[in-house]
Amino acid sequence: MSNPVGRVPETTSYGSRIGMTEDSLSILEQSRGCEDPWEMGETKPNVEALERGMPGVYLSCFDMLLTEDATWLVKVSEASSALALPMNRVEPREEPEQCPVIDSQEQGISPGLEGQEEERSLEQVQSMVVGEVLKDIETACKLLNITPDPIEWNTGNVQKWLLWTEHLYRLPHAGKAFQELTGKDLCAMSEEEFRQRSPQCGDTLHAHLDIWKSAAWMKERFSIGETKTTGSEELWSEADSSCSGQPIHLWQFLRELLLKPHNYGRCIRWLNKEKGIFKIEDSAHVARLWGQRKNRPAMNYDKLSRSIRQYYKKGIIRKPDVSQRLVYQFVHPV
DNA sequence: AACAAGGAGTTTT
DNA sequence: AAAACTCCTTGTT
Repeated sequence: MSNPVGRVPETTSYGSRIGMTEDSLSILEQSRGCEDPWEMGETKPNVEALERGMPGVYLSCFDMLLTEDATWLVKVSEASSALALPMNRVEPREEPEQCPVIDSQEQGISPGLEGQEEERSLEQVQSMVVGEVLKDIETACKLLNITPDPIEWNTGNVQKWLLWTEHLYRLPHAGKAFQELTGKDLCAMSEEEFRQRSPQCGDTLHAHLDIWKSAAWMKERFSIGETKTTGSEELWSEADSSCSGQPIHLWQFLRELLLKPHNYGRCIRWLNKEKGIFKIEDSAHVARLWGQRKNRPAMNYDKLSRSIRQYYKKGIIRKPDVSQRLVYQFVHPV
């Protein structure tokens, strides 16, 4: 009944959207319904567990981090649970929260709101896991002198990556089976094709390539999406209304969510950021978040949307020219 | 059933 | 007093 994540959208509409490959679409069906094994009491991810390759842990979490399209990972979670894969080998871990993405609404926590707390620690876990993965990839790229995006690899890069991955996870050598393949070729290959070339570890390699692919995808999406020239710091400070004394307004809150697609991309996202058009993907979830923020347990989308409608005549939010369900538009986009 | 648009009274800050 | 909250009616997708 009670699921630890607090939100497992049953919607099947994910995926028929933006840049999904056919492959990832085909995997989509299996993507939902993986349990979330984190214990929410903890604020830190259990790195040891990750390193020992606790089945399913790492990737089902990773899956939640991605906004919508990157469903390759789910497939991966099966593959990787089969053979315990260690993560984070590359360097000692001593960095608790360097990730700017984490969360910024720590100001107005009224005690007694476990749900809120829960939601936040989940975000932190998510952000940290993603941060770790991205960092590991970055490190590997530096060492190997290759780009993070597999699609750009030439045959030499592919061989380097193979060697690296084999070494990292103590796999038998399979480089030969993948000779003369470019990164592009590699990315186009199914898990089955991987297995054909390397029966022993094709699935593992395919799984790891998927991680790289999703990392590259996220990187690209988040960097063009919101970081124009800014690094990433004042992005939050400006957008974060938790530090500005007065009670937060609904439109501000919505903006906050929209600025953190890695945390909330599943329940609210931009359709057109320039025009300020956004879509609420999971109305119940957004309403719950709003209720938590305002300490209104009885909040629902019916009431939330009524408040949004009050913005119509105030000229803060309106319906877009072509009215669509659950789609609104900021009158003054930033 | 879920969303949309508003009216109208109440509550919170 | 402003801004939401709440409840409700009517109409649409």
